[in-house]
Amino acid sequence: MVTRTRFDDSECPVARSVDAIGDWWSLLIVRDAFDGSRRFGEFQRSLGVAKNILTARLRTLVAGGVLESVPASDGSAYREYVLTAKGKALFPVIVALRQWGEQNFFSPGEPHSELVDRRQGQRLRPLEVLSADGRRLDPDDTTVHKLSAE
Amino acid sequence: MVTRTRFDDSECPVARSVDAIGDWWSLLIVRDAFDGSRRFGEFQRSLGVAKNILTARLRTLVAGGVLESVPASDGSAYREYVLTAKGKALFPVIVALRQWGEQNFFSPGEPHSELVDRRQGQRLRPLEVLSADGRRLDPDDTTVHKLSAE
DNA sequence: CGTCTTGGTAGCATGTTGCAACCAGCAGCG
DNA sequence: CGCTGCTGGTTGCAACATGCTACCAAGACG
Repeated sequence: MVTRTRFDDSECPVARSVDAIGDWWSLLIVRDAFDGSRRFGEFQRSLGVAKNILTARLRTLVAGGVLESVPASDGSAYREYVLTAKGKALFPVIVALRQWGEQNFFSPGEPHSELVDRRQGQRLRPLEVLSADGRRLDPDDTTVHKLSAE
Repeated sequence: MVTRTRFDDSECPVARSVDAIGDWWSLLIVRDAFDGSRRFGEFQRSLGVAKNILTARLRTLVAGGVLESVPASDGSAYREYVLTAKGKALFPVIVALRQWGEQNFFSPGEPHSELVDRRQGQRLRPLEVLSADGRRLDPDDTTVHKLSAE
């Protein structure tokens, strides 16, 4: 059983996020959770992942506060896994990955699953990185400010 | 040498993105690339990753079109790894992970590296998921539209 | 040339993944 | 109750990936 941090680059928020999620499977579990999956079996069928791996990932996601294991929902005595507030906050991450994938790995017209606005059924606006005063920023417009102590 | 797709969930853009990046190290390599790293040694020192792993990851990132290996830059005969357009398009993904980490894994006041607007030195605005007509969307406001054929 | 740095490769121990088999606790049914 | 099937796991083992260390070849540099 490991709580060891793999990327001890711990002053970087990206590294901590990556560490908290655990691995790619965990990310896909979170994606499925956004899509409405809640039960062990749903995740398992949707992902095709081995059950022991799924067990371990669900456990670390629960331990990390991303998912929560709640007693029931349809009356049965089984458990369900639902996103916590912290888990829901991963929404922009999933959306960003989705948009990157759509733009780069599908030929125009090739069908793929789409994330749409529930109210209007329309596709989402592409994510934009904005400055504090609302300008659109490219990677080159930003810089990393490393602060150690003080 | 593997081109095998790990997550054959291939109709989902998230799965394809995840597959294209490869693993967490690759993501941190990309993060460092955004921060200005270009040379093998820079990545190696910054990440503390084993050199054979770094070699492999750089190679798959280049093969995947995220990085590009360019001949030089400071006159020496060595190579550098720079982000392609596709790689730069990962910017929102990195920013989203960074913001999630900042909000959830640092106690208030705890120092961490910051990504700032180069012009004004200010922190970025939190990413927002927006509908086509500009409303701010929560996860519950969206739904996944799975299209198979047609 | 001799030496240091850069950018790797090679070999091996160890850790993680994935498959398959097994199993316990409900559920439903007569 | 006893049988059967489904859900949600656990366990063992083989295969693969990771990471460490040592080594190495080709610049750079005087």
